[in-house]
Amino acid sequence: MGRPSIKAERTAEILNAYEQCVARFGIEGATLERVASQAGLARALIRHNVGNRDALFDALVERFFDVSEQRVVDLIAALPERDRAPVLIDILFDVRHGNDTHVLVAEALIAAAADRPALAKRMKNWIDDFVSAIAAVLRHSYPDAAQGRVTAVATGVTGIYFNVDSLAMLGGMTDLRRNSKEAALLLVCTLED
Amino acid sequence: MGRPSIKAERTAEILNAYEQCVARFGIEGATLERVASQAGLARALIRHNVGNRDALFDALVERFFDVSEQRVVDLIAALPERDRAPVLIDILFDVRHGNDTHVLVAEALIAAAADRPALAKRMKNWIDDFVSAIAAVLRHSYPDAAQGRVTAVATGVTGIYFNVDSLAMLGGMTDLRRNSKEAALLLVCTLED
DNA sequence: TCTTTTATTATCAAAATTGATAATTTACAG
DNA sequence: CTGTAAATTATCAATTTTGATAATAAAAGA
Repeated sequence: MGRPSIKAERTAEILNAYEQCVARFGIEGATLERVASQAGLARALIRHNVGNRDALFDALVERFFDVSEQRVVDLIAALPERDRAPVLIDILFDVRHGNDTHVLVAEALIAAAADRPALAKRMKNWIDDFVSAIAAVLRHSYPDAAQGRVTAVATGVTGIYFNVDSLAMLGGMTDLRRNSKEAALLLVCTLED
Repeated sequence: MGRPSIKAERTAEILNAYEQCVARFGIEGATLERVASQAGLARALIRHNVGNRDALFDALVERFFDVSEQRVVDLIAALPERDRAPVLIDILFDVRHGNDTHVLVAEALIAAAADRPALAKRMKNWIDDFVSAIAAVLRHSYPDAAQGRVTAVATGVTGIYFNVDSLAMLGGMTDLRRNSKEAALLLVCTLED
């Protein structure tokens, strides 16, 4: 009985708006006013649905890791049985990821980790896990390649990918994206020898 | 006559502190209070030496481009006559650049460029110029390589380098730095064919 | 010492941000 | 229609941040 709750949807909307603000203004610059404005909601609704500033931050962090884990799972699942490496690069440097704030949020969290040791450890693991996932895909395509080289290539591909997403906010970065993708492919091809 | 002015030194100190805060908190999160605290000066001295918030931002932007240009000049000047490419990678991924905030400031400026079209254009040019400088070095070492491939490799090296500096704030990223450097070298070696 | 110029400090008001609570409206069940 | 639980709105005080000006202290030269 009573009015149906929409807390789940509202929370998602608020966290989406918060992510946009974090990507644009950073953690400390993402004020509740800006988040409310971005979400098109009254500021009091942020408190009603999520809580205060710290609660909002904590919710963002938890959702970030959940979403990140799911994205990696989906990414791997989208790969074919054969020729996984080039398809991986296709997906990573697809223009559809153009407006994606995930990497920007990650960088904001890394900055905020400066005085949050526990978060710093989680972000380090997050990077390691991502590189490891890329490395696993590469190992599948190049089972004879040396481990050290696979790790290096996976790190390089990850770096190029993160960088593209970092700079994507500028807009009109099609050349950079194309050249980055070509570089990633060249790097992967060094595992063929 | 009169008390000697130290505005130049104070301005440099303030901009240094501002850069640290921008790298950690972003443009909007770098409050005058934080900058003053970081600089160990009274907030009023920021106003006295540089001006208000907008003036501080403008001063940072101008110094950023000046320093950036000089750094590229110094980087090129530090290269030997032969084997420039590997030395370039050595310098780019040297651990001494560990506490360098230059790339972090660049990313903060890119974020702030979202509602500053003129700055967005300058940042795009900044990226292009950096990639072009790397490409020029690579062309010197590999004069027979195809232009498109040189551009791609230069873009990739730049991306890997930017990424390392982005994540360096986490600390203890020696593995990432080493693997990134190895990846950059592998990528450069694809120009040998 | 006196004057001049600048650095530094001391305050103040305005604006922005946050945390919190009360009042009101809305949607559904019975 | 009525009760109820939740959404939404309306306010308020406390804190932070900013912009600005006045007052004071310090360092040089004459």
